[in-house]
Order: sequence, then C-alpha cells, then structure tokens
Amino acid sequence: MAQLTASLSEPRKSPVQARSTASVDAILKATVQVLLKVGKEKLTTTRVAVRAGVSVGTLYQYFPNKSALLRAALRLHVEEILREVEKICVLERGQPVEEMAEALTRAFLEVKMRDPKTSRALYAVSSDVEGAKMMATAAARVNEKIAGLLKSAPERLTTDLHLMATVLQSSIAGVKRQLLESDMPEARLEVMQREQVLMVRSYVRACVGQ
Amino acid sequence: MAQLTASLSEPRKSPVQARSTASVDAILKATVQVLLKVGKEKLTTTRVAVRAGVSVGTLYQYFPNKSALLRAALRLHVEEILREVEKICVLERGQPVEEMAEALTRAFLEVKMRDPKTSRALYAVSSDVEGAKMMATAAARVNEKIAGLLKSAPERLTTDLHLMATVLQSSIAGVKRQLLESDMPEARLEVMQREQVLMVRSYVRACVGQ
DNA sequence: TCATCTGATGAAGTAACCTTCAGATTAGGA
DNA sequence: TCCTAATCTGAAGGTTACTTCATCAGATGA
Repeated sequence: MAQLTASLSEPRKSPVQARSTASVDAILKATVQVLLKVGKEKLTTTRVAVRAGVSVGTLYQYFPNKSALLRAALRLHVEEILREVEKICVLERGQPVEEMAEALTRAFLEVKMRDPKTSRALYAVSSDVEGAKMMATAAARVNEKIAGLLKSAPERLTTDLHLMATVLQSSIAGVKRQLLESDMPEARLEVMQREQVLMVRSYVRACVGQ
Repeated sequence: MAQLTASLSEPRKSPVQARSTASVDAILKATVQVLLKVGKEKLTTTRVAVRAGVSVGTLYQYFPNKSALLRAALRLHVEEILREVEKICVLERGQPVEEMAEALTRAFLEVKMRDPKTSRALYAVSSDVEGAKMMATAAARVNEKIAGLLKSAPERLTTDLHLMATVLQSSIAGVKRQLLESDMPEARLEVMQREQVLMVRSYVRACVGQ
C-alpha cells in the first residue's frame, strides 16, 4: 500500500520509466544552473522547469515544493563531498598523523575547487531549507570517519579523537569557505593551501604525546 | 539640494528629530527580534514594523526596501565585532605572537558567543542581500589589523603577514561557525576553545624563523 | 498662536510566484 | 494492435507580501 507517512521532503513519485528518470536528472541539473545564473533570490520553479526542458507540472510531480527541490540539489553536492572525504579516510589509514592531516586538507580543497561556483551557489542555499540540519548531519558523519582515521595512526594521540577531528574539520572548512567567497587567483590559492597545511601539521604534531 | 545619487542601500531620509531616531532604533532592534522569532523566511516588513511599534509606512521612510533593512541590521552586528577585534589588536601590540594568536581566538569566541542566537540569525541573512560583499569588506579590514598586529611581534616572522593573518582568521572563523551552528553545552565549548588555542599557537610558533 | 516642516499612518495597489489539476501524450506489455 | 498506467502539460487559482501615497498628527520656531 501507499506510504503511511509522506514526508514533505521526499519525492511524490519515484521514477519508474527511463524518461522520468531523465526528467528528474534534468531538473536537478537545471536547479544548479539557474542558481548560478540568477541567484537563489530569483530562482523560481517555473524557471527551473523551463531550463530543464520540462513543464512546471512535471517538476511538481517529483518534488513536493521548491524547498524540497533545493534540498535535493544540495544533498547531491554534499554527498559527493562526503564520498570523497571517506575515500581519503580509507586511503590514509595507518599513515603518520601529519600525512593524514595534509591529505585531508588537500582533499577538501580539491573537491570544493573542482567546481567553486557550484559550491558557492549551493552553500548560499544551505542557510535556508533546513540546509543547516543537513550540513550538520554530514559534518557528523565526516567527523566519525576522521576520528576513525586518526585512531589508526601509528602515533599515540593524547587528545580526544573526536575533538581533534572537529577542530580539524572546522578549521579546514573555514579556510575553504574563505577561498570560495573571495575568488582568488590560482597562484595565491596554492600559497594559501601550503600555509593551511603548515597549520594542520603543526597542530596534529602538538597532539602527539611525547 | 537633494542628493544627486540616491543609493538603494541608503536611508531615504535621515532622522533629524528625536522621535524619528527612536523609530529607526526600534525598527532595527525589531528586525533582529523578528529574525530570531520567526526566521528570515517569514520575516516581513509589516511584521517588523508591528514589532517595532510603528507602521509599515514609517519603516519605508527610513529603509528603501526590505533588503536594505536587513543589510543595516547586519552591518550593526558586523561593526560591533569589528570594533572588538580592533580593540584586541591594540591591546596585544608587542606581545609574543603566541599570545596574540590566543587572544584573538578568545576574543572572537567571546564576541560571537555573547549573543549566539543573534549571530546565527544574522549570518543566515548574510548570504542574501549581498551580505557576502559586506562580510568580505569587514574581513579585509580585520586582516589589515591583524597583519599590523603581527608586525609588532618581537619574534621574527618569516611568513607573509597578510597570508598568516588570513589563515588565522579563516581558521578561527571556521571553528566559531561550527560552534554557532551546533549549539554545544557550555562545558564542551571550553574544551573546544582550548583545542583551538593549541592549534593557532602551534601554527604561529611554526611561523617563527628559527 | 500660527505656519511650516518633520514624522507617522495603514488601506490599497500591484506584482510575483508557488502549486494544482483536468486533460493530452507517450511508453510497455498482452 | 490496443489498453492501461506512467508521464507530461501549462493555464489558472490563490496566496503572500512588498511598497506607495494621500492624509493625519506632532514638533519647532517666529
């Protein structure tokens, strides 16, 4: 039978034929494109639909409202980043902590700078639509992974690992945000990166029990 | 004569009598209160006016539109923080770099945690209304001040001071943001703070030419 | 006291846009 | 081929909220 509880964030209908899957994809892509082109203030469901090459009705067949649409787009982006970070956490298992810290820092930058405009546009959205809640959840998952990674380090770390992970994450995210907001030239970006690496390395070194 | 160029962000009219100054104050206070109570999505100019105890018309006498209103409220908040940081930059002049870094870290936390709800509410706004531009300007000013402060340190710093300042700022801001978004208990907050201090101290120590 | 300027009011105009739904179109299988 | 279910369409309804302006009230100073 039908779902008993129809959440407002879930799609109304799941695509079963190929064409509808294509529609959903197109709509989500269009959402980001419109966001980039006109900004979230002027993003309208109709505009997204047109851009996606479908009608508004179609959009509303898969997304119960505008908010859910934006959330879905944001979720896609966040999950991509999540996967990337988790990949690093597997790769770096057992490495020296300083290596880990550097790898994480570089991975974060790499994934955010892969498509900086999109990142920026979506982060602007995240302060609406309970995006904050979603980001918090994602951050918690990353935190878990990083703490796990740190646990595998050969060094004896005296600090609480989750705490350490949180500080690392937040600090890295802070610098990345700064880089996103002020679109620097490539060159300056690398310098900044190096500096940040110095910071996280210094920090984790200080956390190693002597 | 009248202004030749009436910017959309400037007030239409400057208060000259006492009662109008009171209105403007009330409106700005009300803006923050409404933001806190109902969130920016449901903030309407009428609601703000009612809360301020004036009519919508009065509001529009001093703010050309909703956006300008929000910007003004944000500006007040940002400038308060700015003043606080600049104060620290004066106080810490000539101290050892590690002291400076710690003082900055603590000052940032203190000022943001003085009224966390307001901070959070206003930051949500800053992604609209060109808030980003304003934040960037503020950040640049802070950067200047911090670089100046670092210059006064007794140690010989090999790194470019503006770069160092930027990294410090962003990192500190990142952790603060995290703290704001996840409302932690007081206790955990102090622990986090200590950890962050460790990080910035380690970093600036690493920047000291040996 | 009166004239004049500043300030306040809030109903009404206007615009934008979200969302629906009844009917048209297309795909998949019997 | 034909039937049924899935999908698409987009004009129209309805809501919400921004902003204006004609008018009223209060202050200032001569």
